[in-house]
Amino acid sequence: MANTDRSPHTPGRPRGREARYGNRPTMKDVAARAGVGLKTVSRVVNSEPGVTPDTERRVQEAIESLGFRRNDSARVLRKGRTASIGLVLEDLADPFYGPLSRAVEEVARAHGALLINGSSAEDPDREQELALALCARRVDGLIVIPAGHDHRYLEPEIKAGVATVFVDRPAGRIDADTVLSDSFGGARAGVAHLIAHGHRRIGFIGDQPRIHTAVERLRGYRTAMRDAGLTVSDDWISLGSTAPERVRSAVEGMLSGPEPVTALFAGNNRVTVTAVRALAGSERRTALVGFDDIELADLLGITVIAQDAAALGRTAAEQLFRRLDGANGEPVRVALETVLIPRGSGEIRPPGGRPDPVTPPVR
Amino acid sequence: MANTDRSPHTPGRPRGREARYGNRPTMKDVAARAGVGLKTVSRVVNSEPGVTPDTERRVQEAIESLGFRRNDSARVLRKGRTASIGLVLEDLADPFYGPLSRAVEEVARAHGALLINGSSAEDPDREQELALALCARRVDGLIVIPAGHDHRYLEPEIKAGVATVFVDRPAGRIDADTVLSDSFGGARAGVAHLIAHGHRRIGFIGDQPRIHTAVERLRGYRTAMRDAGLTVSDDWISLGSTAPERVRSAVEGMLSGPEPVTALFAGNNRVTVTAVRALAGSERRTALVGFDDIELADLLGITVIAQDAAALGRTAAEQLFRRLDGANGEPVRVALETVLIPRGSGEIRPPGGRPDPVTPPVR
DNA sequence: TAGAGCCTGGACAACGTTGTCAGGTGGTTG
DNA sequence: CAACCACCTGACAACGTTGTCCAGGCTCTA
Repeated sequence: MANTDRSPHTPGRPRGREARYGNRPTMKDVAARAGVGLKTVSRVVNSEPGVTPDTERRVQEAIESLGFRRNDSARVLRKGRTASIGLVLEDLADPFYGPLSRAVEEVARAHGALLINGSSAEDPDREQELALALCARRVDGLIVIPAGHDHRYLEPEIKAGVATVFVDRPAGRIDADTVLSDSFGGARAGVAHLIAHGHRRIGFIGDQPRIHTAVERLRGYRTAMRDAGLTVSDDWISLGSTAPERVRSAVEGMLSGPEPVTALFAGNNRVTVTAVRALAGSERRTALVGFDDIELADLLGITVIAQDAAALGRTAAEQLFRRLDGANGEPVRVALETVLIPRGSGEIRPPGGRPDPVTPPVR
Repeated sequence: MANTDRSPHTPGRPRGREARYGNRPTMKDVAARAGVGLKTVSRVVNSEPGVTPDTERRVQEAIESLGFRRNDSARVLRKGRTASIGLVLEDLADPFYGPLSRAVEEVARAHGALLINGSSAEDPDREQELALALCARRVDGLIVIPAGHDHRYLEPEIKAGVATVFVDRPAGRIDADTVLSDSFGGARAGVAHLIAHGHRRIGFIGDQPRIHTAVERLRGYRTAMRDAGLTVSDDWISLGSTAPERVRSAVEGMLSGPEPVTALFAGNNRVTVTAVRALAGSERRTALVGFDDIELADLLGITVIAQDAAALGRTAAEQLFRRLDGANGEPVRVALETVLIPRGSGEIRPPGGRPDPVTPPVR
């Protein structure tokens, strides 16, 4: 009868090794096999000094024959850093976010960190759920493309040391590092470009008004129109979902009616694509400038306001790691320039319009 | 003189709380604050039964006032499952992989798991480094789009219980679940389509020959040509990098020379894009069919062999979770159908070619 | 040859959580 | 009134790793 003097609260029989990680060897197993102490294995695995070449060889052999791989979960628990960062974006399938995510990944890789992405699908609840799940995993930092407008839920996390950077849209109700494109300036320049080519009735089709960039771009549109002394009709403005049906009917609405527009400004890449399709079916040649560059837009001759998605991601990630490396100061706000790329569609003149005397301003 | 009876190996003074996770409260802190035991907090956090409403309320209050969030690293260590899966792909910025990744994410989400992606940049070493890093994080499963041809390095991991599925390209030297598109069949159908429209001299421009899909598509091309009784000249085939310069010069080479091709088959989306650009500058109308659909290809009238990237990702992820749910049996191999979408560029007839008597086969 | 110093290796606790078991309380039943 | 039961709560160990400290063997010097 062994084990008479068990401690008062003996746990049940320990679960067999087979229940965990499908029976993975641990450092203890490696140590036993190599005939050394546990800590020596740890030293070898982490390339720490103080191990004789001979011992190291024995340990390496044991590692290989057992197929050991360090359990980073345990390591994280002990060290307090996970070497991973989280990225919450809208939709990884959107060609705008792919390059952004990739740029973040490259910076993370340079800092030895892995990237966990999640798509919010433009749903604030899902954004919060994702961001908090990443915090529970103890990511070292968080890059968020906001879907919602209230990020106070992140305050405890930030206070607890999770570096946080917002990209593409500003944070709501908290003060934090932010990297944006100049939506306002870009849209203003694009609309001014159309005006310079003789257009007076210009339509604006944008994303939902709860999205910051949509509002900013609309503001750019209004400013350009006002600067040119043009009055804007409500019929020329349409904000809402970027679903193809919605955009298509908006385009058709603006082109019919008593006072049809002669040019369109598309608020983002989704809108541009659908607008181009809608216009392709029309016999009238309508001018178009779109926000965001699109692949093959060069061949289709679509004039765009290009923003650099990769630069957004890279800049945000660099700021994040600056914080992780100890930079603490006031929140930083960066706005990246946009570039107008004339390719033809934005240089179409209105019906009956005469050639313009001045060269259009191209930024 | 306190602490006379310290244990023999007294560790140094414990690091202050501030050094870890930036001073985060733990369940112990919550328990102290709520005046309950540690385990009771755990029960509340995990919604386990057996807690009085009153106790639960006290604990909840303590959680909120402290801003507590469960440390999933510790949880993982204890439970042995991370509820996360890894995806190793080539380049998240490629419009083919964005939707694939997103589809995987959606399936993971439905199973309560997070997704960690990494880009291999088509480098076998980097693929291995990434995959093993993910294994060290103890992801429950791994989806790999192989860059290399030898995946024996994953054997210990798979044996240890990491469910693994290969997508888009088969695994090398190991037997594992695989989800592919029918590259061979798709390419054969595309080339047959060109032949049916009267072409006899057809060029093939593909990716590097070490990539499985590139080879399969070339095989499809050769088979279609042979089936039609056509001899293929070496000058009509070009495999290599998808860098624009390389592809452009391949196109130019095939169109000049004594025996210029009258049609091109482009081996993937990157090649198609560059080929379209190159052909746009030529006055000759050259027929083109591309593998992979591209955004706006409809407007440009590009005939393609479309594969469904999202379906690839979804199918692979579903198979992965089937394994994680206990399915064990022989490795499964799935090949997804491709679809030929005629849009004009593939229906251009060769110079001097007469209308074809038979309807072209469209799959 | 003895003493000092260096190098290597190992024992132990701790990271924050969860599974197991035992103790306590209050109510019901025989 | 005693015995029992159901329910709630908490003590403890364990998950696999790393940081700290000590022990022992070795080399080098005086």
